[in-house]
Parts: sequence; C-alpha cells; structure tokens
Amino acid sequence: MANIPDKPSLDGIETRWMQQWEADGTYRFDRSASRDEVFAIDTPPPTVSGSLHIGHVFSYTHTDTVARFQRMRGKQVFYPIGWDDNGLATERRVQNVTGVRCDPSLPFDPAFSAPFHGDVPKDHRAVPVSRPNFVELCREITHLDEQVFEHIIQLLGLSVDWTLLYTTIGERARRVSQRGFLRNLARGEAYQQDAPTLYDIDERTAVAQAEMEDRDVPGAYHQVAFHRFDGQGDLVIDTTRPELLASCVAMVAHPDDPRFQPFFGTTVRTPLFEVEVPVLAHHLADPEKGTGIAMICTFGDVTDVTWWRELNLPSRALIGFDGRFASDTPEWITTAAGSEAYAQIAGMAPKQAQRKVVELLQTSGEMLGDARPISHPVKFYERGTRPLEIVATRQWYIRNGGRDTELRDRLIARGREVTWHPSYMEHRYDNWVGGLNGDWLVSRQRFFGVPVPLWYRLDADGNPRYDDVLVPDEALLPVDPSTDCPVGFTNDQRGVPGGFIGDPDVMDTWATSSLTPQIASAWEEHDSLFDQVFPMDMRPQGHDIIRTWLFATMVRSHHEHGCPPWKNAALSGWILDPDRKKMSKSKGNVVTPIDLLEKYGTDAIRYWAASGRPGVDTALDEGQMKVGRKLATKLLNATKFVLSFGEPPAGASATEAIDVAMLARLAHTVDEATVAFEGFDYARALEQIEAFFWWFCDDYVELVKGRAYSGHGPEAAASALAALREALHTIHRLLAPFLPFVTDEVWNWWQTGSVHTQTWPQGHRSGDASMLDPTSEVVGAIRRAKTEAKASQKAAVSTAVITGPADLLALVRLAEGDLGDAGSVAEFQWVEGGELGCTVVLAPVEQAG
RNA sequence: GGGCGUGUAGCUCAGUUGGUUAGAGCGCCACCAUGACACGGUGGAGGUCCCGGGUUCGAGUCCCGUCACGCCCACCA
Repeated sequence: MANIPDKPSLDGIETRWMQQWEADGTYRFDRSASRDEVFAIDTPPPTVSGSLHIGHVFSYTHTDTVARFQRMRGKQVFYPIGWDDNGLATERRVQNVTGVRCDPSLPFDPAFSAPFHGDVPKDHRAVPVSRPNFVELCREITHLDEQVFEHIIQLLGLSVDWTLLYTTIGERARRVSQRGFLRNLARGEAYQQDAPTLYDIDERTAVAQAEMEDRDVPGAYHQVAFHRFDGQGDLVIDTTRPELLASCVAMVAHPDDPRFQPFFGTTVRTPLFEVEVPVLAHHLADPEKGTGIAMICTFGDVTDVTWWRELNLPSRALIGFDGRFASDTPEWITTAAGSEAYAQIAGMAPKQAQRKVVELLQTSGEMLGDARPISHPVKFYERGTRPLEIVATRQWYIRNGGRDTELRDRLIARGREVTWHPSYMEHRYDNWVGGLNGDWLVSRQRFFGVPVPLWYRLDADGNPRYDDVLVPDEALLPVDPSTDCPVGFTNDQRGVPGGFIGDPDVMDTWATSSLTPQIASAWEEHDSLFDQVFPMDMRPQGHDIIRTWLFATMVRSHHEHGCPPWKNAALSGWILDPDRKKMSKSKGNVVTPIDLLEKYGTDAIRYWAASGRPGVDTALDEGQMKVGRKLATKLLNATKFVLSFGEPPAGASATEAIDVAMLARLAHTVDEATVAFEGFDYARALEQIEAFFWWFCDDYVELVKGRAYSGHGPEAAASALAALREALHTIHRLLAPFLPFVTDEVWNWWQTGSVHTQTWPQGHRSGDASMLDPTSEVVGAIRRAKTEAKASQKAAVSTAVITGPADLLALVRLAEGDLGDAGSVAEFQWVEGGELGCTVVLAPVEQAG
C-alpha cells in the first residue's frame, strides 16, 4: 500500500485523472460491439454561442452518471458530444463581438478583417460584410468558443468519447442535414408555399411556431367608426392596431349575432382611407369581444389569416420585410383623401404609424373617445424584441402533423413508443403535438446555417420558377447553392434568363439538430456505425425543448426511419437560483460553473447535480456541494483506514455474524441502486448508496475496528478484514458514476486499471441483515449516555444493561464483542422485557495526579 | 380557459402497491483531542405533512373539492 498518501487530498485530482482517461482511451467506443451490447446516447450539443452555465453542469451530470452505470454494466456506451454552432444565436454573437453585419449583396472580400474582437464600442455602426466573409467570421468565433466548452466538459468529468465530436455546421452535419431534407422533399414531406408567415422584422426572417412566445405588452383599444353607405350611421369596432386600417379588407361578426345580421352582405367605407369593404359573417368572430364586430386586415394576427383564407378575401398587405409601411400608396386606396392619409404613414414603422393614424382619426372625428390602455399577449420571436408581423412569403415547410390529423395521431403514437423519465413529461409532448396549428417552417432568411440545397430554373424573363426545383445528387452533398451549380448548368447561367438561381435561405437550426442521432452516427456515410447505434437508447434533454428539439427529432425519424429515434427520453429540470427564480441571461442571475468547480471540486458539484431528481427543477445549493465535498473527503479517509489494516490472509472470508450482515445490507443496496439506475433514476441510486456508505463509516467500521486490530484473535480479525475489503471494493464501484475522480483515485491505491472500466457490483447475496438496526440502536444509546454525561466517547463503561425483547437481544448479542470494543464496555447485562434500550454505568474517571 | 407539476422541520428535499412513534442533509444548540478523517466525531431540539371533505380498521400516501406557486398551451379584433 505504498501508494496511499499520509494526508489524502482532493486537490488536483481533476487534472490528473482527466489526462489519464484521455491517454488510456477509457471512454472510447468499441466499434466491434454488436447493437445489443451498445448503449447509445443522443447527447444534446450545447449552443456554443451562449455560455455554459450551471444548468448544463446539472443535466450533463445526470446523463454521465447513467452512461457510467451502463458502461460498468458491460455495455459499450456510445456517448458522443457535439457543438451546436449554426444558427441565429451564433450570428448575433458574431455581430456583437466583431462589429459587423452580413449584407448578402456584397461580394467576398479576401482581405477583410473584423474591426473588433470582443469590445465593440456602443456607438459603433456595424460594418457590412459579404456572406462568405460573415460565415468565415462565424467559424472563427465558434471555434474559440468551442475550446472553452471543451475544457469545461472535460473538467466536469463527462465520459464522452472525444473522437466522436461533431458540430452542427460541420461538413458531415451539413451533408446529413441536406440529405435528410432532400429525402423529405422526394417523399413529399417537404414542400414550399407562398403564404402569410409570422416574420421577425428585425432579424428579417420567418419564424416557426416552436420559436414563438407570447409576451404581455401594453396596448390600447381604439374605437373606430366605419361608415355605412346608406348614411344610416356607423359600425363601430374596437381595435388595438388602428394603423392597419389601410390594410382592412372586410368587417366580420358572428353569424348568429342579431346586432349585425342586418348588415351582412352590405358594404361599409373604411375611415381615413375610404375603401369599400364588405360586412361578413364568420363563426370565429366573438360577440363578447370589443364591440362584437371586428375589422379584418391583412394581416394583424393569425385569426386574420384564417378569415382571409376562409372568406376568400383579397390581400392588402402593406408592411414589408423591413417592417415598414410600403412607401407608395397602394392601388386599392383610390380617393384623394385616402391617398393623402396614406401618404402620412408611408414608410413608417408600425408604432409611428399608429400614432399618426390615431391623430388623423381624432381630427376626422372617426375615433370615438380616447384609447383605453390594456395589456395583451402578443407573439414574439423568442429571441426578438419587436412583435412579429405577418408577411406573405415563400417558405419551405416539413409536414409535422400541424395540418394533418392522421400524421399528428401517428406522431403522438410514436411518443408512446418512447419511455419517458419522468413519465408525466409525455403529456407535454402530447400537448404540443395536439396543439400544432401548421406545418414546420424550416427556411430562414439568414446566413450562418445549412443552406437549403436547391436551385430554381429561371424563365425566359429571368423570373424564378419555384415549381421547377433543381435538386443536387446526394453524392455531391453538402452544397451551397449560392456558389455551387446544379448539374447540367454552369456558373455563368446563374441569375440569367433561362438559367438558374440558388435558394438564398438556410434551414432552421432545428432542421439540423433534429438529426443529431443521424449526424453522430454517420447515417448514410458509408459507415456501419449507424446500424450499431440506431435507434439510440437515451435522449437526455431539458423539458423546455420538448416542443423543439425532441419533437423535431421525432418528426425526422418518423419520416425517415419509421420509428422513434430512441427508446428513452430523460428530461432534466432547470436550475433555479437560491431564490427559486429560473436562471436566465436577461435576469442576470446566471451562475457560471467554473468558480464552483474550483471552489468545491468536480466531484462535489456532481454530487449536488446528481441529488436533483429527474425532471425536477432544482435550486442552486452550495450546501449540497459542501456535502459532496465532505463525501469525497470521507471516501479518501475511510479507504485509507480500511486499507491500513492490511490484507486478510489468503482464503479468508466474512464469517462473523455482523460482517455477513453488513455484506447482506450492501448487497441490498446494490440491488436498489441497480434498479434505480436501470430506470434512469440516478438520484435514488445515489441516495441509497450514500446512506449505506455513511452507516458503514459511522457504525460498522467503528464496531469492527477493534476486532480488525486483532483484538479478538486472528480468525475474528480475518473475517473483519475480508468484509471490510469486500465492502470497499463494492463501495468504490457504486460511487464511481457520481464521483469519478475520487473513486479512481482511491481505487488505484489498491487496484489496477480504472474503476470506470470495472464491472458494476452484483447484488443478490444471501445473508440476514436484521441484526444491524438493533445493534445500531444500542450503539446510539451508549453514545447518547456518554454525550449526556459530557464525557468522551472513549470513556469507559463499567456496565451496560441492555433490555428488550428476547429476539432482539439475541440479535444484538451477536455483536457483543464488537459492542464492547466500540463502547469501551467492561460488562454487559442482558435483561429481557420491554422495549429495546440500554442503560450505561460509566466507570469512575481516574483522578489525575 | 385547457393541460402538467409542486406544496412535508428555519432551508434543500426523501417518503416505493395505504400499515407502529413521519425521515435525511444543511443550518441551529450542546458536547467530544478517541488508534482514518477537526475540512472530524457524538448527541439534541425542531413538523397541524397547504386547507376542507370522503373512502378505510388505518391516509403524508387513494378519491373529490378549495387555495398558493411554477411550467406548457390557448387567448392578440
């Protein structure tokens, strides 16, 4: 035991073991394993444009404990890691740290270098750069971010196989993503449509339903009068968006509403703009809302879109991609007064336009009373700052059941094929799928992403024929249609009549990350890895992205493979700050893990993380981290102590009753932990293991150490030594998934190889543990007596009188010798009757001098 | 408005098909230099299990209802 330090310490063990594991390839995936020997994990690729915060540490630790358990159970664990680096989040970060913005109309500038790297002055106006320059900058910045991430993931002790690293903007990801899309297209699951689309006017891109959120914002009801042509008065509406009056195409009320039934089929004149619009009936109009009659604009909200579609109304959209009102007076405004009114809002943003329209309405007397302020929910892009507008655009969609009940039902049924941990998370999936109101919009008018791999033929006038899609051969993927040519064309035909044009869009970041199982496993990449690992065993992720990542992955797998992409979905909760508020960047309460890792050590942080139940939001609790550190320290000291007794003689085994009982209890603990882990409940496994370990240290070791010192002869000592070592051997392995650093440290004091490649301990041991509880109770009673007498625990007891039922006394007597040692008891008296108890007579303290 | 979850000691949380006196850790209080650990150990105090009904021999646990909090969805005229 020459390896055991005099003063064991946790300092520096992270670096040492990180390097050792990497050098030994401890977590390398075995490509020769068959599918049934594999446990495959669809690791979430963290978004590198954000910071890795304590929430990542939390959920990644959960997965890692399961991975380590499965590895020790004999599985070949496929545990890749990837970086999610494409998408708008990265673009924003790049804009913020380099002071540029992408202008796709500019040509590539080979000599370009970014004006800043990190500290962009507040008054700096972003420098426009070409798309290729911008993408290059994105790659540079993400590469730097990824190095930081790699360091933290390693420091966390995640047992990922670094040779499996992928990025979502990397070549393979682009190829897999484009291949997946083209297959969807070929099967009719992807289609394009020119339709009103929710659109972020700041980012200038369409947005999918899954990326939207409602925010309560201040608004105001404005009562506005529409004039009847019979001169018999007005129809009055309440609107929060008076600025859209110029886009009004109709008025609508409920068909059963007697107040408005007389007007259905008639027309009215819009205020200010003097456009004649019909009064129509539709069941979605709510008699309770506002005045009971509404104006339909193209487009103020999604109900407008429904009305527009179902009532076959004309499109009079005025707000363009730049979020401003068209600068020319539209043709449907025909009167001089109407044109004059429009001229005053032309080119304005919606807010400005609203002020102007209200002013005009007040002047003309067509607004009744003052605006009544309200707070109402408005749709925003989740990363956006201004409300979404609805703009008619051509976009690509993937069918996800949002417009097809049969597909929706099939996807919900797919959800049932997955085992959810915890099980109630499945409701969130069902809810989301059941509530979809459209297909998945996958095209984005952005730059740093996987390009939509398509071109369109141009007609004789040079106009794109979107129905004439030119598709690349899969063997040529990945393609960038802005620089690559479709087969049969040359680059000089780009943009010229009779030639072609590339699709300018990239795909939604989820359109790529929905294929993480396929990317990580090199699907269709001339590699058998996919067959070895797909469908995967486990998808770990946060419950907040069930609607996006989980659902999108399910959709792609359902279309492509006809099965769910994994067998289990393990949902992690969030980290709340100590005041139980959700951590988020905007609240400024995000805790970065690096300081905590340094302060308490990785194992301690992992202990805290693993104490959080699956799916449950958990408060950041430094107290738990202290406990974790205490546990790791205890393992060092307890191991040192047990090993210090030396090796038992060859062939020795546990023979004394309490030694056998302890091993029986340990076997039971192993069984409990194993069952919990198999159900992905790492927290329960830890709880069981930890409880055993503390009992082992506090009671068992205290009881038998006298015997282990040979106080009762060699045979009794041999039994204790054998039991102690067997228990230690098991404890080290049980704690290994949670405390990977300290367990490998102590393991290597007396064993060879990494504890992480050992076999998970066996339970199912015969033996009776029933003597342990009453024995602990007597130990406690003796200790209590000494504490109450303010005596040292070492104080000598002349007589201990133990009372209780005969069966319990018999059990406790099995440990009489050990009890005598541990309690320094000279003589025991055993008295049958009453409850189990113990009274103690302390020996007189010898007078000093 | 629909769905889901949570509510147990000052704090963070366990409590498995209902079963003696409801548990752990932290914190708090008191004590202890005992052959691994003072970054330690021992003991103690501390609870109307949100509230109200019901089922049952028996309810923290099951059922109904209420309240509070959190999340998801819907609600934009």
